[in-house]
Amino acid sequence: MGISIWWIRRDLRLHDNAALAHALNKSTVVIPLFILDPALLSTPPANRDHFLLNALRSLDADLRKKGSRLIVRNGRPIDVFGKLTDETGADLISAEADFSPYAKKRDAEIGELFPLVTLGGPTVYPPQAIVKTDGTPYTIYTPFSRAWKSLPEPGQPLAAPDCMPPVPESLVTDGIPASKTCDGFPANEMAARERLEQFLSCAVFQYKDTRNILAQDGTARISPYFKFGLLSIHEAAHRVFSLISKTENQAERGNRVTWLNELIWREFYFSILSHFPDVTRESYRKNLRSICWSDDQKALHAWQEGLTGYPVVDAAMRQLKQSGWMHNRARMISASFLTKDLLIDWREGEQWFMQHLIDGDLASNNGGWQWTAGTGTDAAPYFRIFNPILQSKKFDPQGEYIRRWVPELSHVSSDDIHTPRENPDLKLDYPPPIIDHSVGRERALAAYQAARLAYEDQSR
DNA sequence: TGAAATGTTGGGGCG
DNA sequence: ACGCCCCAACATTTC
Repeated sequence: MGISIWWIRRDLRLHDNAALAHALNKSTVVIPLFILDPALLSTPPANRDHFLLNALRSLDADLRKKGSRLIVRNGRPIDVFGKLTDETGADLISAEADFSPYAKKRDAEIGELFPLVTLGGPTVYPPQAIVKTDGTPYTIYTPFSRAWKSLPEPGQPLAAPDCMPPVPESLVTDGIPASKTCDGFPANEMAARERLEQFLSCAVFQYKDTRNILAQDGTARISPYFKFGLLSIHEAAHRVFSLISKTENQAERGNRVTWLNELIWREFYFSILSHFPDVTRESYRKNLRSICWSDDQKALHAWQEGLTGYPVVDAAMRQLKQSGWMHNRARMISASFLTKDLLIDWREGEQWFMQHLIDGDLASNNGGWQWTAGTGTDAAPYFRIFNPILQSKKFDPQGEYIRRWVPELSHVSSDDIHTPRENPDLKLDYPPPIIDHSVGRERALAAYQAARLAYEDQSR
């Protein structure tokens, strides 16, 4: 029995952790290690970095209760392991698998030089497990989800260890940098687990009806916990599966299946990123790669700051900037507005969201943006353009969401709140619409059409 | 996991 | 009673 390093990457939890269980199983000494890898951290720190740092602090506290400690190191993983394996004599590095382009490359390099074992992963099933019979990946969601659901149900989650072997005090050198807290998202494993239970025992019953209502917390608000693995996706899937199989009532069942489908969208985008890593740079659809995007910096800035003159878009963008999170429906509305109404490159939006979302995940974020832009796999058709005013009336009928995030409009009545500028009697400290929707719509249709035609001509 | 434009239908007002 | 028009309501097509 030797010494192992539990290399924590995006599995900041003690429950249902295959990499931790493997390390404990193989070794008498287990060193929990997190590497602050400059390649994965923004300067200045993005909101998700703050969430991560908070979660690390809380993981350290949880580890202390078990008799262990969290070891933190700064630097490139390859350099850190060079020193640390000498220092400790570790003969095993156990880690949760990861499938992002960077993670795959990193782990391949580490695996060449060190005894790295990877297990589990940030998805229920690894991307290579869900492919068509000819071995090629699915690019359409529905058949993907059918294949996903046909796999054996996830089994019982692993328990958290009762206690852990102590870590030599001399290894505790680098500290965890200071970070700000994230409102509404306490960064600890207990909170993550409670949130899942709370949601599955209550809100999920109304999920289908309430998940799109902007002013209501009808969604699980659980994505940051999956992003950093404070909650095991495997355990969550197991919980919802067993609830579905126990549920007789069709409506209740439907609500839970709807939520499960959202988890499968997440799995779908992980699979897409794993099989088509170029989606991070380019539109997936070749015929939409030459769209002539607008480089209107003023418009981009107005969108980022929530000053477009479209109340629902501005509420969404301010929610993002102020709280580090955005309602899913609001993400679609604001993304459609950027890519279609303003005809600004989806990559600008992708980057902005990554900088501000505490749940910012390359796979889901890229997938969502390419879906909205119409450039992705199984994306919304390019001509499906949201009308921000209709979306606003439909999903925030009383304007509660708008008033919450756009205080300048707090005195405006529900009749006027979606289009305040249309009432000339209102005294407003609020900008007029940055663009007329029908004008923006026509411009986007023309630009997308032009790209498609150019592609057809060139490939003929 | 749209929306706009266009087409069709049918009831009612009205000459 | 009848045809005509208007237009809401719904359906289909198109972007």
